[in-house]
Amino acid sequence: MSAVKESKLDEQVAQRLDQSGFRATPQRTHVYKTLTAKRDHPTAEEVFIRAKKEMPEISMATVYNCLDALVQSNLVKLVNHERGATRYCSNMMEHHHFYCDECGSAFDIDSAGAREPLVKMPAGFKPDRYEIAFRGLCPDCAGKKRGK
Amino acid sequence: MSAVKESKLDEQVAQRLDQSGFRATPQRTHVYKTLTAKRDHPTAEEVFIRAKKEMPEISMATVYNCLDALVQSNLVKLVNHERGATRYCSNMMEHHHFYCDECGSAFDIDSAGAREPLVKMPAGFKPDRYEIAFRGLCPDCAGKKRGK
DNA sequence: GTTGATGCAAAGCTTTTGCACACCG
DNA sequence: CGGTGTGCAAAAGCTTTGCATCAAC
Repeated sequence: MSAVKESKLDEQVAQRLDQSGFRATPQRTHVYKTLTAKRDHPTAEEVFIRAKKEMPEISMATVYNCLDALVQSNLVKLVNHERGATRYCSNMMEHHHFYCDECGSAFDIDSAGAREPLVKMPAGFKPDRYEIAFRGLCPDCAGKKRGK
Repeated sequence: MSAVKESKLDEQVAQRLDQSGFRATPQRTHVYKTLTAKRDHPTAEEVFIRAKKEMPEISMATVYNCLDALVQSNLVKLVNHERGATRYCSNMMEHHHFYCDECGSAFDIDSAGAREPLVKMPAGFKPDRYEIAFRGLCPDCAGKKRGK
């Protein structure tokens, strides 16, 4: 990763935050980077732990504040699919999620080339985006079940 | 329960619970009925409050236990879309959800006659169901925004 | 200076757990 | 009996809030 690319990313994040009425603080961009560094779906606490490695003075309250700001700026999505702490996802590319019934893991499913879902919307609703949650067995668990 | 004739619904619920290895207790069927009585997406606490009206001795822990059993028996779905308490939905007919960005309400969107979503699943995943979450403005909020 | 953000600690809300008792098989 | 479920209370987990301080506009 080059310094040039990084600053470009920073700029974009800053711009998005600004557009939504938030200041682009070091904490906010750092939380965003923490989230993008790994393609998983961490809880606020996991983000906090990771973020602290590079920014030891950051607090939990700030992580929540940052995540809120990032979600409202459409830089990060909530991905709750079961009880327990809210999870966050920084992959804003068009994609969906697959939740394994067996192990509970969440996977990103690319939606490139997918057809728009055809669902009749009742009058008056103005949808501007959608996300599909698939459920079933992930490759690992499907293998284990078959193996038995 | 008693030997008195149970309703057809009760029987079906009992059967589903049994199939999943749960006993069909009065609390479980009552929580299920409480949930089906109104077509909304209450939190566990809201379910508790409603359930207590007819069954004053029921406890919060039991409501959680019942909801768990119902979810595992596929009689009830979790519908989390924002931070805060988990919400539950007993409408298991094929349908999707619409979440309003403005007021945060969740609406059921009928999916009758909808086309299967066409998304390329990576090798090995065995999906058996899916749900689409739409986001945007509900009729009320869309109206107010236009009005301004 | 005014407003917004941070860090800390405390409070608040949501969910789970341990335990004694009751019930079903 | 043995195991499951319930109700209660306490604990644990997750998130928000109040406040003093600091930084940005």
